[in-house]
Amino acid sequence: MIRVVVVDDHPVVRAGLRAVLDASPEIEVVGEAGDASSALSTIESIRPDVVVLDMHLGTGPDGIDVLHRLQEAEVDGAPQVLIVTVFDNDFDIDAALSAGAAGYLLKDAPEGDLVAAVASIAAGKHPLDPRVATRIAAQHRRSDDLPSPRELEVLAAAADGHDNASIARHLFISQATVKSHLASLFAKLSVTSRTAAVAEARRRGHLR
Amino acid sequence: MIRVVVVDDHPVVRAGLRAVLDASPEIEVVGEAGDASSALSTIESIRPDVVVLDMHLGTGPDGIDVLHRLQEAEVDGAPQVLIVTVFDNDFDIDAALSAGAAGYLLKDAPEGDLVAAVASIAAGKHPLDPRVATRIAAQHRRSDDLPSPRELEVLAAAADGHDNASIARHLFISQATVKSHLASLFAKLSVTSRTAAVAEARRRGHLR
DNA sequence: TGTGGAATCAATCGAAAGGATGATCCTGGG
DNA sequence: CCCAGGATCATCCTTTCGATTGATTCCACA
Repeated sequence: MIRVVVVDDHPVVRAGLRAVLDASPEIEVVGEAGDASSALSTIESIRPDVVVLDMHLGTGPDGIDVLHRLQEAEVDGAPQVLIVTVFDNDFDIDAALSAGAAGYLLKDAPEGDLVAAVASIAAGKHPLDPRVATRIAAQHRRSDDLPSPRELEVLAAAADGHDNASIARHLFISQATVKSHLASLFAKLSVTSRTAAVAEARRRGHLR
Repeated sequence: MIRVVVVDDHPVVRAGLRAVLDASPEIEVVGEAGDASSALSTIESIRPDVVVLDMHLGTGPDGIDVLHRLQEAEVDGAPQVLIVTVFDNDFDIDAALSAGAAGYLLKDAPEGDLVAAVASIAAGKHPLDPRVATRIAAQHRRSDDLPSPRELEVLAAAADGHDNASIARHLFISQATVKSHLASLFAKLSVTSRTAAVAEARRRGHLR
């Protein structure tokens, strides 16, 4: 019997996850939580085999924070974590996988995929949603065109409406450097303006 | 007994809605659909009292399209529609309510709210999520500051990365008019750049 | 019926952004 | 050990943007 805790801020989604998972004879939902702090305490007291974790938990600490805490605290019998989310952007995928998630599933996946993913995680495997796998493959294929972390910092500030001067102050660099990063970004994204860059980066999943 | 059809593109969310609603003695889920076309055929054949409808149905026609079709076709015994969505922006709320939705609930509402909303719709009332009601009230309170439809067209084009010249061509107006609309927007949104305007409009829910 | 707001356009001017080019420093991988 | 690429900065020049001011038309609402 695979003991599972589900974490999602939407009560209806929790009910759905519970219903789908409990319908499987080998899986038992033994707890649930709607926010980060109660998730951590629930996981600590129940010690499930698998945690089904939503990336976005409304206000406050996010699913990714729960994941980080679990990695820090529980060196011993840490549960495996399956991320289930509606977001398929680079940001969240990278964050989740580098934070040690065992699997990543998109929320519109069929019910069977969810059960299969939980089972295969319990079996020590690392299931990825096909679409996520595709995205990662695509990333590696054309990794030359990927914006650097610093470039994305500049772009994020630009996306918040700051001009070059304030971006420069914010990042403790000169305006010339800001322009340099933006020019590099424009080339990588095949655009000619900051606005288009923001739109394109959002489309490609580089920005939230 | 209130007969309900649930429409959502996420199988897990459908399961959750079904579980929550079926747990209520006065409600019976008699059908479900995962996309617009099957939703319409299901509703037509089953003739439920209430349709619980998600706004975003993945690719293809959206929840709002289903709503429009229902309003057009079924003049006689049209079911009441409760919109259940994660989006609380002006766009979707306005579209849903003006398309004749009987109620609007956000997906992170507690389970009890969902049951109560379905029941009150069946009783002929029009339940609105408190946060939605707040937003509408706020809209009416400071309706002076609301961007005009034309201004939002310009802003949407700007958000897509077009410069003033191409926006002008796109909307068949002069660059002067584009600038005029943008200046008016900046004043209404209390910003000083197009980028900040896009960010702020998105924050306020004027843009998707 | 007139008043205000939306939508349209024009001219001008300073500020910001973007393009081009080149330079330095550092780090990691071949 | 060398070299590519990231991060940093500078200068010069052109284009675009934003602010200002002011005008016209049209429609709705009081």
